[in-house]
Amino acid sequence: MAQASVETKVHSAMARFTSAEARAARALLGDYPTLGLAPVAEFATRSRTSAATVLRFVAQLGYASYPDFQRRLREELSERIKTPLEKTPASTSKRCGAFLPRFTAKLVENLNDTVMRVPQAEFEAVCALIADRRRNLHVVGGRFTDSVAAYLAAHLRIVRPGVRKLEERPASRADQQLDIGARDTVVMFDIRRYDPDLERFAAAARKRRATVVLLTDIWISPVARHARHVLPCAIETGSTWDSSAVLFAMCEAMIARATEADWNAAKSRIESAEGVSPTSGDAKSKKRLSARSRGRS
Amino acid sequence: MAQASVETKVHSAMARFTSAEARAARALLGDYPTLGLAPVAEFATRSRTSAATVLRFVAQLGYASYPDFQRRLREELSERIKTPLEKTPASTSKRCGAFLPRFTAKLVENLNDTVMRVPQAEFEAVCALIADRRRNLHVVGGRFTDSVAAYLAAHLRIVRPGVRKLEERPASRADQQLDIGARDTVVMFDIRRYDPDLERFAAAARKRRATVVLLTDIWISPVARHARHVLPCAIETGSTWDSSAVLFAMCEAMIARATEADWNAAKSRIESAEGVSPTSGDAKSKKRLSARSRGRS
DNA sequence: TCTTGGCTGAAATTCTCGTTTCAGGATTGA
DNA sequence: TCAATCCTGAAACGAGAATTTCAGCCAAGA
Repeated sequence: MAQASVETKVHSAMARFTSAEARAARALLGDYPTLGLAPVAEFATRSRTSAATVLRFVAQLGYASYPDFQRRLREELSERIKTPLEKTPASTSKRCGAFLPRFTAKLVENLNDTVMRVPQAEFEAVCALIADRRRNLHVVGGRFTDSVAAYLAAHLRIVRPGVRKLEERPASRADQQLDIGARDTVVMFDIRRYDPDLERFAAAARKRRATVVLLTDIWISPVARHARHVLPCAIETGSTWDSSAVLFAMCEAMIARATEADWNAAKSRIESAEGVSPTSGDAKSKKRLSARSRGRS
Repeated sequence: MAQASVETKVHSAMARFTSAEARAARALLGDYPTLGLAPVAEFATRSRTSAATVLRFVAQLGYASYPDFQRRLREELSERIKTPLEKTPASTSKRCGAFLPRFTAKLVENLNDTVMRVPQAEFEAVCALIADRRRNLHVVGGRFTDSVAAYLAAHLRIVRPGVRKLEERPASRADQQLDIGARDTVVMFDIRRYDPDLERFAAAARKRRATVVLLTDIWISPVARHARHVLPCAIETGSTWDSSAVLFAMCEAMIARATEADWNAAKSRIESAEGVSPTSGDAKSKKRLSARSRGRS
């Protein structure tokens, strides 16, 4: 590698840093590359360390001096600014690039496809349903979408009461469907290959007068027959696997929308949940695993 | 006027400049703002003037001193970097559009950010590790990333043997870490606010000579201290919640890559798994895991 | 041509900034 | 628990930065 970017170096050296150095590293990444272009004293203040620590941090990265480090930052900056338009990795590397950019480009395409496909009114209607606290909410996933369902349920549970994630195994779903009542909402996930069991489940839910929302692929799962709202997502990747990333993204959008829709109510719930959760953005490491080898020549 | 940008000031003062000053101005505009962040001497050389001229140029712009001028440049840079504005079909409606397109545009931005940040070699190294069947694989998620971890584990389990997803509760994780052996791989997820428990877990894993891979946000979880490989992901959405979508996408990319890397081996597994329920692979892998962990230290 | 006024950059000066040192404090291993 | 080791930041130090000075230079007008 001719020129590893400073940022890359920081990432790969992260493990070697002591806790004060890591604080400097994080501060730099948080305001990159600007903070590194400031004088040492300012860097130190803003990362709540000392000048000496910043110098050690820079040395650890392999630069001969602070000015040397800054020169590198400026060089990078020039390069980056020079090509502001062609920088989209999606466009540059679609045909022949590395795996990750290529794959990502496909996902972006899927996202755009999906956004075009889903009518705004439909999306808003679904969000409103999901945010409605008077309705209990049941979330059901298929074989490959179970974790996505879990993610949706986990977040909505923080925002509002009455959220339940149904178990994955079809056998236990049969029992659980007894809990579904009229005026409840059921969010289902089903992408190919479609699960016949889910269709039965959806039929039963509708019979109980629940409102069914379906997230599926663009070929539309048979569950749609029983659903009030359908959100079709693009899932193709060109590889062995279909992608659930768009379903996941859709869920995040729904969560965000539902939270924002009823902010005051959600806020207090979120805050009380925060209190329980572990806090420590800046946990100091209690361990020194090994002596660092410093001082090369 | 609140704060005229430096560039604007240069333009409007252009008439007042003497010829040497104008040379300095043109040089700055030609490599903006980088050249201004360099020391006076370098600015002078690269604009073929003298240090004194550069100082006069800066004074002419109305700045009290050269450092003062630089501070302004840095402030601008911070602001500007914050909105890199990649142009994507979805992002046309970023400002005022409907919720879903706006949200999606943000995710696309995050994806692009992340792809730029992650070195190709790092990604490939991680995929190779994950695909390596000689190593058992343990997957651990944090509070908000548990479902993402589950998704990764569920798919990898189809591709290869020896995959285990650890439970969410820290208490049970403590027991489970006993199964981690030397030459195992541990994939961890930790985004802010970071879970101090996960750092302890990572430290323990490393002590057992396992190789730790971390998926985190761009501010880098303290877990990184113990990790061999770190994949930093952009997670900001501008809303209440951080987004795990990029983590999810990264997982899909890893899954796709790992599958493709060892296609023949994966193929037969996938085919035989098609008919079988997803839970049945689990018993087998548990056996492998405990057998393995007794052997080495 | 000579003079004047002002621009320019080399060199001197000043002082800020980067660097090093060291002692106190924290952590680890015995 | 105690010693050994390592991390950390305050302060001293020295290098190199910004700034100022000034003599030379050029252009324009007499």
